[in-house]
Amino acid sequence: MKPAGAEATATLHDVARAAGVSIKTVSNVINGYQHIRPETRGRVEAAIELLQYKPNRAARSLRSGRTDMIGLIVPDLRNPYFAELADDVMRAARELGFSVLIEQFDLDRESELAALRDAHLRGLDGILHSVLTLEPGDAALLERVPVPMVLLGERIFDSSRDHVTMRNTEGAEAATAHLLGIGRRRILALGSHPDEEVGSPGLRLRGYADALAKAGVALDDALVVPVDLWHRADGADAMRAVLDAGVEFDGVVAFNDSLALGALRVLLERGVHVPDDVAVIGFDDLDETRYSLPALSTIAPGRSEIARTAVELLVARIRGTDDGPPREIFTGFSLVERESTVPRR
Amino acid sequence: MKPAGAEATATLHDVARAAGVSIKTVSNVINGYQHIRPETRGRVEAAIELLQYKPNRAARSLRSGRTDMIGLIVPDLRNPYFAELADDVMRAARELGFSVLIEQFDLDRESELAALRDAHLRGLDGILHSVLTLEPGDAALLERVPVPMVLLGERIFDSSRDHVTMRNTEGAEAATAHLLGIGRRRILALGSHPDEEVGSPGLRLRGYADALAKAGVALDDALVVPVDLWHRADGADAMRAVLDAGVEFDGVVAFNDSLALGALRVLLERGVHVPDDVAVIGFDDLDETRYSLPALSTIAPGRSEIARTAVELLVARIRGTDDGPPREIFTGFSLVERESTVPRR
DNA sequence: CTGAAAGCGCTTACAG
DNA sequence: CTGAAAGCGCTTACAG
Repeated sequence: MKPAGAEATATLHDVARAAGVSIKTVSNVINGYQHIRPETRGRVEAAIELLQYKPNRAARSLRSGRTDMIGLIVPDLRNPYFAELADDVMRAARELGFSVLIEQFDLDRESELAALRDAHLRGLDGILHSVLTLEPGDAALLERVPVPMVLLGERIFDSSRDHVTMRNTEGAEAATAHLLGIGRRRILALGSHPDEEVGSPGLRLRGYADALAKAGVALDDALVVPVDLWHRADGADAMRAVLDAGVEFDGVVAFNDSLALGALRVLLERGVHVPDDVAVIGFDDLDETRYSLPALSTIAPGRSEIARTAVELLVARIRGTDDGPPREIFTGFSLVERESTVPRR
Repeated sequence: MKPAGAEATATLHDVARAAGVSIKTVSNVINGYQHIRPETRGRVEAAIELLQYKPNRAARSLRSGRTDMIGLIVPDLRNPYFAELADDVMRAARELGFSVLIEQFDLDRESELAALRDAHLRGLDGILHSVLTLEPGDAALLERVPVPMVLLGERIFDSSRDHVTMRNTEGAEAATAHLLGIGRRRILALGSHPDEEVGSPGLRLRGYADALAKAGVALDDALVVPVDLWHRADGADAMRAVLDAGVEFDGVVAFNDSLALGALRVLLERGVHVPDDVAVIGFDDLDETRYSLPALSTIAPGRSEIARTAVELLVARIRGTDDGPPREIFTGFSLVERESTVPRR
């Protein structure tokens, strides 16, 4: 029995018969092989058009071992950072002829490992994985993934895998130095993860500390505010707690934009003027930061550059045009100055 | 030559040999066929585990004609509405054993048509298409798509395709009635598309007009504000223009949340108090509306219900468990009352 | 420049 | 309950 829906579909054989050539010749035309007589090519193309022939992807994949599909493993798309990243990845992939299969995971470790485990069962040519909870001990697991893989996000361990990330420490340092530069001295670091040094919270905290040290400002532990999840509600809650505790501060370096936006909301609610009383800077350059009140200054991590670089590297691995040792690529960042750090007085 | 990467991969034959059975029996075990002797099943499972056998998806697809993959065609994921929809669709699909291949299109017609044309070339079992610019004249094109398809979004034409949508007109009517209920009489309708009646702008404008009519309030054309794109910046621009023109109003029904959030920003910037001076309500219930200042009242379209309903219908079409006539399903909505419509005075 | 043929790894009637 | 065999629609050495 033919599979359902296959009744009307023309195959390579049908085209070959209609054009009076062998299926090899049809295949050559489809795949852009050079040395074909123009007249033959014309006959084949006419037959393809006539029969509305579309190559069967499953057959092509089975034979060639390739699917022209890459996986993107990310935490949930409700988080605008990852939605924007997914957009950038899909655009970059499309230019290189690849589709993107997105696999979400929840914020726990188990779910991230499960996504990784499942992904390569889906018949993908390669995987982009935006690392969240993986730890140094997981390096062995990563090496077992049987397809090319590029890790996105923080350099959380030495692994034999390719890695594309931004300079987190330098970014946080620049953000902090920016606030110091407009005269702020009691700057909150919003979003630390105590005891976690390898991920972006630890790297960004280090940048914060570095900037203070260079400016000769002592680090006050009361100003380092741990926030577990980096969603807007968490930033709002943390800011409320800080204000209720009576902590004095005149600046905020939030470790991502969502935290900053949540904090911003609470500051306005409590009548604290931003940026005059408290200057606020975030991290990520979400589309949305341009439209908050006030518009949020932030560190732009070059997300589309990260996406493009990562996709190009992955495709080079898939095609075998790059078989060098694992690469670790750092992308540039920039400080975007908006209203939240430009005091009027 | 074997395809690259296939060297170490065990096949059905390897498993069958290791378990001392035929490949048919292995296939039966994998696909959960009932009548297998427990002992045989045990031997096969042990061999699968031993050889780390993973079924080859391309081969399975080629033979069965199914890919267990559905396509989701949406405008860009930078728009939080579609990012949240994609999240919901992926969760619903996963529960039914399907992966989701997302295809974005830009906001123009050509791009939407191209996405639709390409999607079914990707070897998908079915397609969810979130309609944006398609017109009644495109019905014929839609009918030519050779796989099951469910349309999401507005009922913009009668087609022979399945359709899942919310009650746009009733939603906008409820939003408008809510503002009338708190005593507002000069209510802006933000986001109309003049001369376009079949899409959500037209349906929502009708709901606005219906509510006014029921309350005996005359519709003032000066209060109907056309906005082409429904992004935050467009809402901000439109609100600035309205204020600059000196239009008097005490309420805003924005046709989506992004427009509302952009308008909100400008109102606050200009010192207009929300909700005391102007009450604002949006449409979509984006995650973000809970955290704006003030928190935004909105119409919740039941996005996860839409996603689940659409995925279930599509899967029923794919599996042939539903071969009835095209369905048109309307999902429920609810009005979420937050700070932007609860005046303090 | 083109053809005939093998085979990618499965699922599925068909037999027994 | 299990086996032997055909065949899904391509791509790719191999020949000529």
